[in-house]
Amino acid sequence: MTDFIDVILPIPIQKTFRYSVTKAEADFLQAGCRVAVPFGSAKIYTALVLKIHQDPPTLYEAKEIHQILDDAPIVNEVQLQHWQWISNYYMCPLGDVYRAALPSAFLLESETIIYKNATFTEEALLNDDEFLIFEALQHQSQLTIHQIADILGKKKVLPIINELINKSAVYIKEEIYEQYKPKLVKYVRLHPNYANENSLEYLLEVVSRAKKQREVLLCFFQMNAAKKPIKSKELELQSGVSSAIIKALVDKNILEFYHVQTDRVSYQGETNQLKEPNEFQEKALEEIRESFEEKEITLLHGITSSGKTEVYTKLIKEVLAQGKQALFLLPEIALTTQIISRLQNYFGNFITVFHSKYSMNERVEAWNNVLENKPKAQIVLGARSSIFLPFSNLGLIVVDEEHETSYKQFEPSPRYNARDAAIVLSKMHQAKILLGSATPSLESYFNAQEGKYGFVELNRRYGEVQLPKIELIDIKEKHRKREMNGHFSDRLLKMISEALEEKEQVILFQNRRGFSPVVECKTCGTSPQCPNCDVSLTYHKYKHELKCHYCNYQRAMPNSCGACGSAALDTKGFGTEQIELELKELFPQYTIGRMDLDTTRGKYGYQKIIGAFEAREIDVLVGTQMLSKGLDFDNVSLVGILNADMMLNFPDFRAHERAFQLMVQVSGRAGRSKKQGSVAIQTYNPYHQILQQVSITNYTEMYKEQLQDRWQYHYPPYYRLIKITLKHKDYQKVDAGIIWLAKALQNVFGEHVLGPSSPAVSRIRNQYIKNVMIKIPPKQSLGKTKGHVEKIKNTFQAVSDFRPIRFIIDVDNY
DNA sequence: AGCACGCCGACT
DNA sequence: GTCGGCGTGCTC
Repeated sequence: MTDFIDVILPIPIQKTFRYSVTKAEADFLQAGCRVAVPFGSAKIYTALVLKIHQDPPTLYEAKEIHQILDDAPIVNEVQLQHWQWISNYYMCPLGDVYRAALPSAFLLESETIIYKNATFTEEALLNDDEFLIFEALQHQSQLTIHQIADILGKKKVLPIINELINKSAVYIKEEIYEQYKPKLVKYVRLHPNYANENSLEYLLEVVSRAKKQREVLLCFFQMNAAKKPIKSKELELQSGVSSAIIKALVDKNILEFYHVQTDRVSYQGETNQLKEPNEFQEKALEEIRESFEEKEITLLHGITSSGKTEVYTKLIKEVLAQGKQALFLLPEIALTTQIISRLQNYFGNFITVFHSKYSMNERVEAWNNVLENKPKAQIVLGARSSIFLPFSNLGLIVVDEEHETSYKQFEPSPRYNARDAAIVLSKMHQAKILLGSATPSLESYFNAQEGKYGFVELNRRYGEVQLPKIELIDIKEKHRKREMNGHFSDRLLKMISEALEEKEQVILFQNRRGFSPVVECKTCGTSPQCPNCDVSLTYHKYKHELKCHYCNYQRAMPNSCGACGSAALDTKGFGTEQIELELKELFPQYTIGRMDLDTTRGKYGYQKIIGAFEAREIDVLVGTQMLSKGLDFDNVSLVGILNADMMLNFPDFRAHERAFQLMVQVSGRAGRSKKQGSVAIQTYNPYHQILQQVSITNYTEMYKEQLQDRWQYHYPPYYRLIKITLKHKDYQKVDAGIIWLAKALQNVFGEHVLGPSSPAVSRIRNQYIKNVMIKIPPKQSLGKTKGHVEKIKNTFQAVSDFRPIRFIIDVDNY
């Protein structure tokens, strides 16, 4: 009698698959275990067991599984439920969630390996290509499909391999590799023969003629006195000999090696006492505790520099004391050494860090530590993907910088928002969740106002530092009066000089990288465009290159116009690079640094620049929005925003909210220690509402006004949004598709369909892009709406002309 | 998603 | 003539 299992596969198919297992396998397996299964003609995938049962499939013959990969579940029931929620809510296949959730090392895929058949001799039977492969196999015992394609310089190699198999010249095997390699540390100890302590003299006698070996032994006994395990590396260092000498002693059976599996990441530093909260933090804590009595979700609105981290740490400590786990979510860019080391300082080895710059092996270790509920996994500090870790016993989730858009994943599917998914996760664990921000998102603030979330405010800066003084500078006026020097007004320059003279540091913000976003011919007015995307190329001066910021296309800056040959090329607009250059000319005696995507490449990119700025090796730091995320510099007294208008004129219903958040966050970098800092905002339009609100950091005012707009124009938090994007390399196809789609949607949702529309950049990497948006009124059922959308999608894809169009659904696309 | 199968244009 | 392009259908 055979049993059956239903599994998820890491492929975007909205289906589970059923395989047959033996009775013994069924008894052994549990939901959440991985099994390797054959899929399609040859592939082997890593599937995840959902259910074990006795129902044979009726319409097909279930295949047998290939192999069991785990002897205990690596995914728990709560996670499976949570994945299911993500899949339903964000309208994506469960397989996508599965793929996103597990560290890639857990998702083994098979690779076809070709071997030579040793008994084959009739080489005459082979044609040229076949012989080439056979030849290659004489030198190399095995080949992959890729290698064969390389050898032959062809793309279609499978028919050739099949023919070789037919002629019994080769055979193939599907190999799966365990990708995770535990890190083993080599230790040395005395060989058991000499375990008795008095053997020192005897041993020294044995090696009396080998001077180096003697030294090593002496050193070893010295170290051994401490009764601690001795690392081979350590012994090497202490005795100052090469590893060969130690090896020699091992060969003589005097010492022996042994290995211990260790974690790649562990905290070595000291742990310190928690900073005592001040009275305001204490009060906020008390209010949060009270709020948690009746509400699972609480929003903490704490102005910049009010010491939210201390509040979080205190709460985390309490949860730990109850024997529960805590998850601390941060936006990716805020996960710098600054905050990590601060928390490690408090919690020492109770913290596991998890973010995208971690290697595959480091992630597997983090996963296993959480799965086994190890002491060091009691607190997880991580970016959005850490909501997928196998928590079994969550007591608290903290979402810091709750408003951050980087919590939303846009590409690839699942297009989830980690803040919202965390709220659902906390419910499933019956845990509490604290959302924190100095500039909460409108949705969260709204939920708090409506009483759906608890609400606590912290509006005193730590150590009574005053909020920075914010000054709006009208550059239209300054231009008229000829008081501009490049992109700097005389006022801003004066402020910079003053700060620098006081030996204070300055941050300048310009939300655009490169030198200038447009190069224009003065004669004919054309500007170089990206060949793959619908954007003009950005000029990067330091490399003398034109670059596309969407597809990374780059080419040398031409000397003359490509259209008319005129040599009069002009640059329009400006980015961080240009500001950096202008500054270097204006302030030659100071060091200018730049922080943007171009200067922070690589694993330690940020660290280097932030470190240099902290060490005050850089006087002025120019950067993009990266600067606004959770960085604390105590010597910055001035923050300058070079052009606020760009952010305000963005065509998005959240542009104003975003601009407010960004500017307030950037401003918050100023004056974090004793002295009051200042902020200068250059703009063509100083009377803009948002700028007025920023200038007095009036969140409530901004909130009220924006909420009004949202109500009037039917946007969140009142209405919900689902965005559908179509992509294809043929413009006609996308256009026809989107028109059909918009009609179909209008038939069901009427006026609540927005579009079709083209995005600001309507072609990226040679794919044309079109959008439609569905607005869901407050009382309309989300489930039913999604059902309709799903149905329309299926009908759409049944039209053969539309099938090749990529169909992307983004729920809550903001 | 990957892969086979089948149909079509364009090269040695 | 075959190679490689891509549309179609299917995967337990």
